Amino acid sequence: MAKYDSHLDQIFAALADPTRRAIMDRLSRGPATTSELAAPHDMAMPSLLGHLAKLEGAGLITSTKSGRTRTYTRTDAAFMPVQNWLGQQSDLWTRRLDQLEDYARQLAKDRANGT
Amino acid sequence: MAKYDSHLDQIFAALADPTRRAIMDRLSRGPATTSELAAPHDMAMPSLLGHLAKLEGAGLITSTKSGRTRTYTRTDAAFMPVQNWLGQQSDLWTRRLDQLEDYARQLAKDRANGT
DNA sequence: ATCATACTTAGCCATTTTCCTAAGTATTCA
DNA sequence: TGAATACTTAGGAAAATGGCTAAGTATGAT
Repeated sequence: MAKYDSHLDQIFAALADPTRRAIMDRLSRGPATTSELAAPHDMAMPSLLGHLAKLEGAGLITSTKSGRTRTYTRTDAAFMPVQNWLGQQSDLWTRRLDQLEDYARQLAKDRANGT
Repeated sequence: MAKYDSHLDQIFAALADPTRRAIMDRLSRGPATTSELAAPHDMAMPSLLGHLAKLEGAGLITSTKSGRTRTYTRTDAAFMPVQNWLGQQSDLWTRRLDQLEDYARQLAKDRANGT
């Protein structure tokens, strides 16, 4: 039933799990091996491997094997499809910029008032 | 086995389905009744209702019933949790601004060189 | 050559998801 | 009142998901 944007399906599904978000979290601070990624999670290796496979399938991470260890890296611009969808949805970028602008304006006003 | 059901889990899971994203799409252009939302989808009513329930459960939409029709509306700032998570993940905003800056710098350089 | 390490593969099981049909409730219309 | 409309509820089948154990493969260390 994946009508046409199955890539978005995969990305959102991949991110819908706390273990997998924790892995993305870890990888956003640099590459790591399978064991390093597994360590914080009280989970059998094959289970964790399944999560890694899902993230890789969604294009959020990539891996290369060197010797007997496999190293995972966050894909560049991994979340762009999500950002784009969110942008189309609600013009969130604009909205957020507007909010920043409002906030800056308020700060300026406060400073002028010496508050 | 959802360890602890976070709001983000629900939101991402809700968005991992094309039918539900299409519904969000429709609602981003204004409120609609159950039937109006169902119309474009070749799907039995109970199935579509399930999707709506999931979106509502994730806090992305709300509904009110008047007479025998129920009207759905997009929640304000529905995607903020997602946007926040993405921001923490990779400082995407910063990164995107940096890219823009790099691009602008390159343009300026090219212009200086008359290329 | 042997053994430990670091994954991998295979297969099973419980739960959740996503769809369905059939039947029920509440409003509105004639 | 009776019929049509607009959901709702109940329940069930097929497939996907997320976990496990057990056993296998490739590489590095001794």
